[in-house]
Amino acid sequence: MEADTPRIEEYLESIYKLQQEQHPVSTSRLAEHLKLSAPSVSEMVKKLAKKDLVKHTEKGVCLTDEGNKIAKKVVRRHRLSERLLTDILGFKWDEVHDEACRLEHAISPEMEDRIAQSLGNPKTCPHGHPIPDKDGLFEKEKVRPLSELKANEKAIIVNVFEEDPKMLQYMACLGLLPNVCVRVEEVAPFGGPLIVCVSGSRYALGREVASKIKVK
Amino acid sequence: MEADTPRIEEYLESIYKLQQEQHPVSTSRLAEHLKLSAPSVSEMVKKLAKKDLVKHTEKGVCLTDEGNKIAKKVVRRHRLSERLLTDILGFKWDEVHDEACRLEHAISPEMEDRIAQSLGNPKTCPHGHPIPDKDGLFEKEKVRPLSELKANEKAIIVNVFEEDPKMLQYMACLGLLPNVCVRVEEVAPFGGPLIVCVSGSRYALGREVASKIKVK
DNA sequence: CCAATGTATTAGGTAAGCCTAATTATACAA
DNA sequence: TTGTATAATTAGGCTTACCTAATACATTGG
Repeated sequence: MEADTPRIEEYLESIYKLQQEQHPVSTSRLAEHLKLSAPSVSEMVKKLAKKDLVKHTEKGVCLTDEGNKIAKKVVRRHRLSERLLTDILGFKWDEVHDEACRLEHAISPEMEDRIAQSLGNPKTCPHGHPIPDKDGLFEKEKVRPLSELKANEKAIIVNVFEEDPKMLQYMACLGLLPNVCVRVEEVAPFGGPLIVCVSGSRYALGREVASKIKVK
Repeated sequence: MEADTPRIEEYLESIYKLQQEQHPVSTSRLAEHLKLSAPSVSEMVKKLAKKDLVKHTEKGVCLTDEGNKIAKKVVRRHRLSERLLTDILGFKWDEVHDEACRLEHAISPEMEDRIAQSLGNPKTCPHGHPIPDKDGLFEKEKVRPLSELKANEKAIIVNVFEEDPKMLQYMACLGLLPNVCVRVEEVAPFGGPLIVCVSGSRYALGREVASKIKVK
């Protein structure tokens, strides 16, 4: 079974991403992420369920195996597109998300293969998220949010759960990029900022931001 | 004014291409090229006319200045996509048309710029057709079909008016590519084949094929 | 346990783009 | 000029994917 339309791909991709936050995805959360009204999403979810791409329980929406397979295919194309944009066309990591959102629906399996090959089968997107292989397989790293580190703990940034260009620019500006080592100097109490040390410089980092940066 | 939808872009691009064959484009020709029914095209043409993107006369459809501008933008993105596919991703010239047809609607102006830049602002697509610059300008070569050459005439292939992969494969196989020199050895009468000499080899070439190869 | 709040769905509607079948307009040959 | 073929449009319908407003369903605090 195939995703009949780009919209279906888009929904499945969103559900896939949101599942990583919390398992059954609520209609409202999905609507928010897709920037659509709740009724529109409700309706589409029903269609997806009829196609056996999602299961719709009282708690929310889950991908079926079939839905998951398609979602991962889309995610693969999205992340390969991002790499194409950064590695070959010279985009910055904060500029690629929206572009990739369109490209992911325009790319044939052949082009997918060619991109992967031209880039040497990259394992992650520019934001550090894994690129599933053709069979949907990838290595899942055990990570925790930077915001959970204690003072004087050191860790390596794995990836960044953030799509907003402004935020990504800010992070890049501080050198908070995948594979970079961070050390937490101090953790202010009451949900206050973290003082972190990145490649020789010291920065105060809000909890909100820090929670989106996953480290190992 | 902008093309509101990918479909509108598609129509304008088709009209643009067909205009090069014969000036006012007929509904039926357009329908055939777009692989749609005549009534669908008829209806859409009315919409395009209302948006002042085409002029609809008794003779057929013509692009307005505005329509032409958008069409050339789409053509630019299409042809840059094709070059990206061949030059960077290693596709063959017969594999890129359909892929580019989808990419052309997914590419932002920024990506367009980046592709052009990464490729060194190429002047033509892999099939030899000019890539309009950002202002829609390009150099139009004076060409004639290979089929009009007389025996013993020599010429250089400029471009190829053909999208069918099978046909393009065939041409590539004979070495009939842009910038290649051909010599006509013999012209069979009554619309018969041409005997042409390409890089040392001699081939019999049907008129049909030869008429799609433009030379200077 | 009931009201207030928040979440989800139903009802009803719109716009874009496509279709087929029927009709009208054009054109050309007998 | 009239009949026939071809080209174009009108009429009427369909699907997808969205919307708002109204309703139903849950949940939780008082």
